[in-house]
Amino acid sequence: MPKSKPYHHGDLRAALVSAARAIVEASGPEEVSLRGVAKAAGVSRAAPYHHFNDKQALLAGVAAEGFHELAAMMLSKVENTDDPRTQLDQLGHGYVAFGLAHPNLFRLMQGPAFQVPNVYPDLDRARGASAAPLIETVSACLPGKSQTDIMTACAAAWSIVHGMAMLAIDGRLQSLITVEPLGEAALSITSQLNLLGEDSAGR
Amino acid sequence: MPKSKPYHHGDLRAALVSAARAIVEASGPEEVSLRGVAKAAGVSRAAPYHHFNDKQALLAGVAAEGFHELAAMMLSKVENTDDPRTQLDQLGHGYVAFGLAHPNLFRLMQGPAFQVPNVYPDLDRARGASAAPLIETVSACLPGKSQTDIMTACAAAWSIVHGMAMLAIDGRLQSLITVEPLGEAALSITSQLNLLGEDSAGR
DNA sequence: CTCCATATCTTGACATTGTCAAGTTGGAAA
DNA sequence: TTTCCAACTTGACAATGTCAAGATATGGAG
Repeated sequence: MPKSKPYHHGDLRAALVSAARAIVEASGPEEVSLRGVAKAAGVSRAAPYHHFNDKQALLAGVAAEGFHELAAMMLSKVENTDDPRTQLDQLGHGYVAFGLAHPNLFRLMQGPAFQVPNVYPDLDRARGASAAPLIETVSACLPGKSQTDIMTACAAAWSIVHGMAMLAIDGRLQSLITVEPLGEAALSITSQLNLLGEDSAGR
Repeated sequence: MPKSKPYHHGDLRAALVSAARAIVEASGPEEVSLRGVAKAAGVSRAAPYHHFNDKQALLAGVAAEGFHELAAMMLSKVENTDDPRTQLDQLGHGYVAFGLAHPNLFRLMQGPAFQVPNVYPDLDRARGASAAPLIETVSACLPGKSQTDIMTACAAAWSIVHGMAMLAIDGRLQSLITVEPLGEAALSITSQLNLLGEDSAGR
């Protein structure tokens, strides 16, 4: 349901999000100024305030768009197999790949301001949609396990791909491993988990 | 080597870092304004520019202090044992505990601007000092392994604790697991790694 | 078709902030 | 004591987020 027909501009709300995203991706979230976005969209300073409560709300719109695309990227990688284990790898792969493909957008999405629930409902939905596949797939990986174990595994899997994405984006893994430049994480979740886990059976 | 004797103020440089850190920890990095820091230190707007090139440099000083304390926190947890495996757990424990104990400071330290090398030498040293124990301990955990394997394990271990710290700080793990409120991560690295790794021997 | 209510957009204005330039001050070295 | 320079101050400016008041056009009511 389109909440309002275009009046003067064609669809200013979308144009503002698009312009803001372009600046985010090109120069990082800090470089976004409401005035700059407005100018890029061809409108005047205060125009955005008729579509967003403030600058944060506009950026939240950009972040929500990012989460939708993150979910799409992850799901697209899962379609090729039915093995939950492989699917989990692919989900993580997609997570890191998205981060490396859109580092500045990813950083914006992970900003602390956008993790607080019940502030931007659209953002909440998009964020939730990007997390749902993980829980489902981990559950499929651990049949018969307790809910606690499953949730713990979710936390571990999410943590490792999240940390890897963040560290890789900032180039902090370069001295340790080589991560393919454009979205190809060199490590899969399970191989990472095995490497340290394989000889610790006695613990 | 104290680079300069105090002139008018007692030791303005330290006072500024301290004041800035207080604001960071209390309200987050975004709330730091040079003018506010200067006022808190009892000096005038432009005074900080005689000790720091710009606002970023001041925040880099705060971040460097944070990395030193992060290293100290991690190392303090390692003194009790000689088992490399346990030490690795404890290092990760310290990493997450520091993040949860100083969330806003930790966020500042992990900001993208402070990961670029050769901009703030003090920061580089502090950051490096906080990373060194990890590499050493992982090496001790995997005797006889190739350098590549060791570095890969470092990346995996770092990724998981970094991701967990970041996610936990933002409260994003709360729906999955319970992390003790003040610095007690509920999960150890190896237990996390084992959980998913234990039944994947065939892969 | 006319007219009005309302969403849309604009201009003017203000406080906050980072930063620089020019001036002051005070301690230390000569 | 005199001189010098680091430490600090005040004045100023541009950029920015945001609000208030006005202008405008669009879609519907009559």
